[in-house]
Amino acid sequence: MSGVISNAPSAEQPVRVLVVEDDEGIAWPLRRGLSRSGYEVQTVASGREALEAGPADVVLLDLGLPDVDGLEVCRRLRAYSDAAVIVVTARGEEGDRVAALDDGADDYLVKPFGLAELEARIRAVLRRVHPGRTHYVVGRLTVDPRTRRVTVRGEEVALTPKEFDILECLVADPGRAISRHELLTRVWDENWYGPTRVLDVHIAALRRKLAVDGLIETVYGHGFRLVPGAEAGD
Amino acid sequence: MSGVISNAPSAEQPVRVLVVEDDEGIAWPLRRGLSRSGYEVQTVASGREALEAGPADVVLLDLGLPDVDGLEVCRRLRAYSDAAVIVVTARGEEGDRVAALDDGADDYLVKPFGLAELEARIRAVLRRVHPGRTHYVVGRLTVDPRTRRVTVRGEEVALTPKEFDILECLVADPGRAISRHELLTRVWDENWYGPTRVLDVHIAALRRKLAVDGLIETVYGHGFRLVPGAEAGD
DNA sequence: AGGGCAATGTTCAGATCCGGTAAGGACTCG
DNA sequence: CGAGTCCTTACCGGATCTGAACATTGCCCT
Repeated sequence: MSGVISNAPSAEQPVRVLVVEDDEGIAWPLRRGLSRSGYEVQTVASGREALEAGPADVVLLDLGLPDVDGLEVCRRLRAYSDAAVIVVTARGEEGDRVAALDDGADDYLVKPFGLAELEARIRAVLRRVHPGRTHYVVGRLTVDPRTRRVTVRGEEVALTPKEFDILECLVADPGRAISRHELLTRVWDENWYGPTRVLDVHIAALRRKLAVDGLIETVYGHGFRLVPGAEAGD
Repeated sequence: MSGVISNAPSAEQPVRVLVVEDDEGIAWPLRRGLSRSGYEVQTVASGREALEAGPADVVLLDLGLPDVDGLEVCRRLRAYSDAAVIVVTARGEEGDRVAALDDGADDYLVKPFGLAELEARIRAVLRRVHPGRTHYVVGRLTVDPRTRRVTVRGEEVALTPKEFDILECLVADPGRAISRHELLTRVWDENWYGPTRVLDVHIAALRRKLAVDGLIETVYGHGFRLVPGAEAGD
């Protein structure tokens, strides 16, 4: 559960999937399967609704819609959204595939298909759409060096620069005992010497702000360690 | 639709395709067809050669290779290259597809397939790998580096050169906390040194002109960040 | 088990750093 | 010459850091 997570749906940043499908017999199992895998699923049954729906990361688009032409939906989505579009349809002629892919679809899947493959294709396109969505996840703590944001139990916690840098050192290698010296040289100056009480002050601030019991452990005589399996008691 | 973005190969920047295929009967027509469409094609017949080949934009990878396992090739390519990988194989079981896609493949095409579809899929993955994006859209803010125009809520906002450059840095990677140093070196001189109040002056001007509450956030002690989900209160 | 000692936790106030803002002057370009 | 742009300086309020003093904890030795 620890380490870098890339593009897997998580509680903090769920991947939003918009299913555009008018056949209940297909939409329902899709919704059910994707939800179980942690995706946040919204289902609509027409092209008009699809274009009015909220923002999504992935759009599963059936081409045989009652109102608007499927390819038209695809083009319009592209005009204002970066969402990945996976066309999911029964029509599998090569001409149809080429037309859809050239109208902005990222992938084209012919029914019937397996849920496992669909999810694998979703992961594949998300790798390209959100290339840098890599942050650290340790239990209910997330640390994103890109945005320099930290959340605990889904809520953002405001950290000062030093606090963030220290936490980043710890979370980059969960469980490893990191020495005081390493922390001081990495967060402060390359060559640090002298009193080190300042580190304890910041560690205390971190513990108070994160408020996760036992998350940051003291390794007596050495340094500190981030505990992957710490509870988040609130 | 904001201009159909064309990733068609051009004479100036030909798209380099690496075909990894040991069956001459397939490799040869592929090479011929892709070359005719303007791609720069290199063909190799083994996994080892594939890993030693020059840089490519797209790799067409047959999984049934004589030496190394195809998926191993895929993983290793991913380790050092951003090239799009399209697996092209005769084995079409769902398990194979999922495995390949999760090992870094961008697409999976089962033989036999048409050249038109292959090229459409190449264009589709290239759209994501080399986003030929002409302008940035973040919420109700648009930034067009080509024309150097900026609009907020549909209305154009006049920015000075420096203001535009700063905004371009921010909008190019929405949400990322960009350090003062990076902004100063990218907008001003490559090696900037000294007081930095000038940056704050321009940031203030940007905030005033864009007039979107919370769009440009200060990351205390670090730099600034453009918030993708900022409201546009008008 | 208990005492000694060093390491760590806590608290807090002063020092320092940082960012927002305003004003003035230099510079460019038409 | 005038408008617009850019840079510098200065000041202020607030956030943050830091060192010190004191309290507590954990280790080790007798």
